[in-house]
Amino acid sequence: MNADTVVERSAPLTERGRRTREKLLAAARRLFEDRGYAATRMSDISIEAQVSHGTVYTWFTDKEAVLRALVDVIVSEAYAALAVGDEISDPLARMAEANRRYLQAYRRDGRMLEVVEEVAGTDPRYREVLSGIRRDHVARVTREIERLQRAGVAADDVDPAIAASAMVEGFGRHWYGRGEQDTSPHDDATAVATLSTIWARGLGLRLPDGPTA
Amino acid sequence: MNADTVVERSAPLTERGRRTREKLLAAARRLFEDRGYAATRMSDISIEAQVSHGTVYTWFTDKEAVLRALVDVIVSEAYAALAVGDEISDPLARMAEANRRYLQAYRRDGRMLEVVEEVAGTDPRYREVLSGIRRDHVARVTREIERLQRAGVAADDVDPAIAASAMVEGFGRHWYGRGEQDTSPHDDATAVATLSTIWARGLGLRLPDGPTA
Amino acid sequence: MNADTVVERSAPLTERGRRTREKLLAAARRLFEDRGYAATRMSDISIEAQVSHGTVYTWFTDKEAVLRALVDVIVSEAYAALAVGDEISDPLARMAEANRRYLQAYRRDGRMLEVVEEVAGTDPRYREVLSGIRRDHVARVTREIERLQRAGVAADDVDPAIAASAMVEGFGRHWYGRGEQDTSPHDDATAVATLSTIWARGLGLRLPDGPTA
Amino acid sequence: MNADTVVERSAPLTERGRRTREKLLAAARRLFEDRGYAATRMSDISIEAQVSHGTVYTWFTDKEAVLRALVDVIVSEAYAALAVGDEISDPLARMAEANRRYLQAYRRDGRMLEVVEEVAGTDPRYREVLSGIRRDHVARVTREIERLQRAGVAADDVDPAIAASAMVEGFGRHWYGRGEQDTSPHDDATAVATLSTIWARGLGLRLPDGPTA
DNA sequence: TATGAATGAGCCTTCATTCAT
DNA sequence: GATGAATGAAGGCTCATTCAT
Repeated sequence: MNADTVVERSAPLTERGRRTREKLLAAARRLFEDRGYAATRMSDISIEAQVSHGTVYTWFTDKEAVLRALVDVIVSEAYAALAVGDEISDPLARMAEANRRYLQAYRRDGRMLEVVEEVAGTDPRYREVLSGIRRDHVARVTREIERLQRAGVAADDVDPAIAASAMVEGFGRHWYGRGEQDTSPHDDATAVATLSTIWARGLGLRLPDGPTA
Repeated sequence: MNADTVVERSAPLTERGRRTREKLLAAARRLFEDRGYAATRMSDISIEAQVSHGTVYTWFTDKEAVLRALVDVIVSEAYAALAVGDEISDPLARMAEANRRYLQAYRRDGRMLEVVEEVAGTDPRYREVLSGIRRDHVARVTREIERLQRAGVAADDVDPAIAASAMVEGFGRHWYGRGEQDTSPHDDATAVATLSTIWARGLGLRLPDGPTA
Repeated sequence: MNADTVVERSAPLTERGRRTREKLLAAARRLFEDRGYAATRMSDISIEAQVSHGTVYTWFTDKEAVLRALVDVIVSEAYAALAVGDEISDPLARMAEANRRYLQAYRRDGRMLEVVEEVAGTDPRYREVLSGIRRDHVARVTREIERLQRAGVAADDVDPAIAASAMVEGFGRHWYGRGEQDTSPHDDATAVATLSTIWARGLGLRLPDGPTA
Repeated sequence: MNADTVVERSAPLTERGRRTREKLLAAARRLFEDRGYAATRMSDISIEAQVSHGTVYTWFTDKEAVLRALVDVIVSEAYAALAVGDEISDPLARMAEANRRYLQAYRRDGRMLEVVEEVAGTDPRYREVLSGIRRDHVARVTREIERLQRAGVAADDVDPAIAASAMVEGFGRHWYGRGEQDTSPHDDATAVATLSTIWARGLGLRLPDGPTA
């Protein structure tokens, strides 16, 4: 979200300015989360932050710049939060930790991500933000699965990328989401088979020739 | 989406009227899917349908009525499509069939569901539409899992509701989505544990003392 | 002023629409001439034309489009009006005719040209409009002078381009400019006669019974 | 421009204050000339002068006061510069000198005069400023012509006022107007000579070796 | 004096909806 | 039924001016 062409207002030079900017961001986030982006008026933000109408424009060039500032924070938080370090080595523990963080991130930023999705419907730049987060996370999980397979711990009849995709966010959503279609490397049949296997196993089904038999 | 208080325009009386209404719906769906709800103007719809601006209002009371008509179709389709009949008895086959239908439904209506989500950001009625679809589907999957457990086919250390939730749509998304929080019947720790178990098994991890050993 | 990139509203399809558009243009011209471009609000135009606020935007994309439409008319009128045909052959008569037309054009469009100049201060496209008109007219006068010189009628120690430049402007501008009219002590005929005499002599025309004979 | 009712900020009391005020005036002139009055923001002026936004108001009550200060300088300069003293007695030489000064004044202040014209479109007080300069200059030229006629040097069938009017404007305006400079194919001396010749002849001066001799 | 921030009136523009034909 | 035009509430943004430090 830091296109070079975007001109931002300069940063506050005084403590008072910094506080006002923060108040505005907090107010905007509250309102965006509550009513969504489009339904939030600039004047709502100024009222919620208890400043005058024009003051919003002292710190942000336009409405979108407010969102951009919020998204920048969320994105960098997300990237930081989702990386599981090497201090945990046990595979199951790593997975548990990843799950824990994922839920945590969702609790904190889930609503804002929905807001981003709202805007992404119109603005491809935000589509890219979401794709980026997801792509990054899927790649991370994919690598993790591959590692497990190489170590002989995980069954190797599972496609790492599909499994990762399914785990990250329900698969279907992005598999057929706008703009992802073309880059999806797998056909439906493979997807269905892979998902079915994962879920069957996940439920601990005692299948005749399953790897857990 | 059929609140009794909503007054709809009368159904088309002539063949010509029916065709116009269909053209408008098709045009609206195309545009909603392409640009989202808010970004689609009533005049865009009329242009896309090659009728005059005023004609949209001959068939729909307002913009939301256009969406409502589209959503009604999608919802009933979804409910119909996702119910797996009794003709398939093998558990794995049933699951594969359910997955197949789920992906199929997403392919057909995924973009429109995103549009509904966009509107749901402002209008609780559409929030309810989405919750309804999801709730219905999760309930179905939950019942299925419970049945497997009762039959001794599925491991019974898995919470059917959480598992179903995880399977339906990536879990995190709706677990912490707006308005769902209060009704979530489980705490985080349980959720993390359940998900971790499912996924570990799903990948076929050979755990020393796992429940499938 | 017809940059290809500029998207105009489509032309009115009904008589009523045509009339409204005309009313708006007339109202806008009156106001622009009276208060200038910047000082005229879009709402002023709608009020002056006795239509609602939004109706201005039914016929013009934005405020500048209103000006553009007016300027287009003026420019084409100017180009048409200033060309003296071949039906007049006597040099002095031609010059008198050119002066007459020039003054006439100024009386009709002088105030609007000042408005264009106001906008030209900010927008180079209008700078170009003015330069274009002037350049065209100077070129025409220059050619006329050169013809006279070649015919041995005009003194050839006069630079045709400079002379033309000096002759084109001057006079008309303030003669019919805003607020000067009332204090102008002379009628048109006198003005034309005087200018013609001055310029004829300035070019060194050897007139049969001129005061210098 | 020195209406007694206008309350101006007090004159700078310190050397530092004087310098700030000068910097602001210089900056304002640069910007006005470059973009015009309306398009120049008070904040632009402060930035160009490298002071804080509020400082402009330390020295000028409002935006118009900045323009007024600049105009006052230009006007007094103009009145001073255009008066040809008695030290030149030869008619042609006087006229050449007047032309020279006129062009010179235009080179220095032409752009600012255009800016004044921009404002004059809205504010009659500036209309009066321009009229004043012009009226004064025309009166001067008129007197000069009348003197020549009384002396029997100039033809007396020329209306002095009209002739003066025609002579004052014209040329200079575009010769040194924005953006024309580079394309002007002639140097000042040639321009002056040509104009002088034209006008001398136009007045019917009986020059020793003129074409009318 | 100078500074950086805050203020708010004012204006342009959009677009769902209504209307006359 | 369909059409093209008219309506007007609503909201984003600008910028001259004021204020507290």
